[in-house]
Amino acid sequence: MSRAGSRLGPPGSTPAPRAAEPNTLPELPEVETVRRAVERRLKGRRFSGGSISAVTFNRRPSPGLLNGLSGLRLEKVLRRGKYLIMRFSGNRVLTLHLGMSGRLVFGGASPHTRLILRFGSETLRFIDPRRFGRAGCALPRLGPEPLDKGFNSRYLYASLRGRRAPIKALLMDQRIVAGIGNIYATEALFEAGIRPGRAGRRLSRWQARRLCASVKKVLRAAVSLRGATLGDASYLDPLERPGKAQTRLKVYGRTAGACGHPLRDSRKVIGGRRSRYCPKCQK
DNA sequence: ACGAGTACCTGGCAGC
DNA sequence: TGCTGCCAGGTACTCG
Repeated sequence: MSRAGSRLGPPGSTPAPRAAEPNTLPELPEVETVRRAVERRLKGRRFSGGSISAVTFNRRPSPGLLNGLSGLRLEKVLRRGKYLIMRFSGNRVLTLHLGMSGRLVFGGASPHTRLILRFGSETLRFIDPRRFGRAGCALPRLGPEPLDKGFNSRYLYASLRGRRAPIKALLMDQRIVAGIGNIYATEALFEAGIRPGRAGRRLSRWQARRLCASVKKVLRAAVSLRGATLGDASYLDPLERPGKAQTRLKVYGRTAGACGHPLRDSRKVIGGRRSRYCPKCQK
């Protein structure tokens, strides 16, 4: 299957790129916003029961996932990359990944509810129409947090050494750095003036330093604006409020960059995804 | 180990 | 208006 096939015909016969409504999906800033909301509302409360719906995630959680949680106190809500970690007394944890369309919502109701967690009078629902989300009790191996000191230009440069894959695919590789997806990889590469298709090993030390700084800058700004919400099937926080970071996006979901130049979609699909960049500003 | 390709899923859209 | 089929995305899998 060639997704690009329909757009590679001769000019004139090529249909205009479909202006698919861009959506913002949960990446680090969105998950962090969810984390704060959940912790604020539920920290210290005791788990009083929950259920996994019959039609659940694409990757079914273990049926016993919630066994033994009843009566345990939610001590902390943590985030690692795009994963949310609910830590209970007795060293029990519940890990959640929102996937593409996953939302955690207080109260409410939805035909796409996959998981319900009750804390006394409070109810937290995991709603996920596309069923790409998941729930478990462990995390995969993940790279450093991009906002931690462990993610620095030296580390990034070393991680890219010898890698022929496009830099954008490497930025979105959760084992290299955790929490970056299509939106913030696109934004960080624009900010750093680097084309998404450039091979990882072709970045200079200076470019790695610039990219590292751009990643931090873009993510910090998005966290402070409580994530990005563009389009309908987009991210909302647990109180179903949109974020404001979309107002700062310079490339993602736009036809002209914040630089004023028309943007281009890379001919090659990177990491299975199409990629947009400014051919004038990104080298 | 690495890189490319693909399955998973469904709302929303273009094109007929 | 209604139908069909494409497309988006993150992760985990396979294959070479």
